[in-house]
Amino acid sequence: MMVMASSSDSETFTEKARRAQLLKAAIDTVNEIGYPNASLSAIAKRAGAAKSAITYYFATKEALLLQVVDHVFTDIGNLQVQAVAAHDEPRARLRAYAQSYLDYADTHRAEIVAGVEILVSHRGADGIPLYLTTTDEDSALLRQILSEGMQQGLFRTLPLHLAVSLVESLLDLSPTELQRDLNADLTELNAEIIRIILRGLEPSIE
Amino acid sequence: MMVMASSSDSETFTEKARRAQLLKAAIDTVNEIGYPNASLSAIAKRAGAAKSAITYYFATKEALLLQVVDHVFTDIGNLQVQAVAAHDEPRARLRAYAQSYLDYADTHRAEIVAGVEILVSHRGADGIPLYLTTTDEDSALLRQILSEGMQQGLFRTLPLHLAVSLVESLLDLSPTELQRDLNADLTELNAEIIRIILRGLEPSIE
DNA sequence: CTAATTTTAGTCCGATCGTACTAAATATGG
DNA sequence: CCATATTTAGTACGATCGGACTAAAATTAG
Repeated sequence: MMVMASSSDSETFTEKARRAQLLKAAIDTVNEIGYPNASLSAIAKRAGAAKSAITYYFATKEALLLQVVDHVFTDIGNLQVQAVAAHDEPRARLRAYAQSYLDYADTHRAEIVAGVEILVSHRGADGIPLYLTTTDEDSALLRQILSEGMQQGLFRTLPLHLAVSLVESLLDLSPTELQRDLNADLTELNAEIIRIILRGLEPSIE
Repeated sequence: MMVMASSSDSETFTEKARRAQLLKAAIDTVNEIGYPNASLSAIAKRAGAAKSAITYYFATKEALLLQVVDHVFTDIGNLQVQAVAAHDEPRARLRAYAQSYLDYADTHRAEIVAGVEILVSHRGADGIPLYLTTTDEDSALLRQILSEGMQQGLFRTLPLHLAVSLVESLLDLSPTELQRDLNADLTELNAEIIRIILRGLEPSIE
């Protein structure tokens, strides 16, 4: 049980370090053997800890994996908000949105691969896929950029949910490539992804 | 044990029907509860058969799932070869290539979702992802279309493997949408996918 | 109709799953 | 330093996994 607030510093330190270590072990395990094979035992072994260490800090295995997803996409979302805010023009904002995502993928390879794989593969007890529980809030920034660009005639007009899907799926190309080869060079690929996104949204020639 | 060839008709009939039934049960199970949860018991229950029926017709669970992948992508490949052969011009050939894939996705929803999910999620005993064992032969047709188009100046020049990845990932958008909602209307989406593919490969304006 | 073969359902097996539990070890606070 | 709380490793448990096995049922061939 937690003690008084004054002593929470040290235990918070220990607890945070342990949680981070276990999160990292989960990420590395999913990367190496894949989500379906990432058992508690495998994760614990990689962390150099006992299985009970995981259940002590995380209520269930599911909670641990969802924490990975939350951690990864919260980080990305923050980077995107910051990057987009530096621009006014919709095309520049969209470019910043995509670039920050692809930069994160390039610099946090294990995280993005594990995050995407868990997000795609995990299903709740009811069998409902995890990504179905995604809220509209998650894509709010992208939708705002796209709809603003369409209103200004900078992007061609197409159903917003389609534009969102197209952009997101093109961005996921980078994590997919990393899934094949964690050491892949993403330079050219990321540049092409951005090029295709912007080109695909250009207004039609009249 | 198999008897002489003259009688192989009837037993081949029974065996083929059973195999098809089990393949369909595997596909439906992966669709409903996802690859990680698709156990032999779950597949057998859905087929209305005993577990042993599966191991009788398929050496292992893995063999059954690989058979699903093989069946789906062999079918698609045949459709694509046929569709592409009807055209000479690279852009028309690329359009036919994409259209036949998307048509298959639209008309064989459970198959494409299960095929893609198994292909992406399955790992061999050594932990090696299934799609890493993909041969160059699988994308030979697409690469031929793209390189021919580039030579003729109809597509802009970019590394072939990048162009292949971009096209394939855009085509996978349709199965991904079906994974979210098996009853989704793909009409608009599929049209946009083809539009983005062709637009993204247009030569740059000089 | 009978003998041989194919196919079936059901049982059993060792292994591993996620997690609950226990008790020792460690760290903390007064 | 002692009492208290936190964290640890290790064990145990019921459930389920993929697969081996068996014997009855169904089908086929002569």
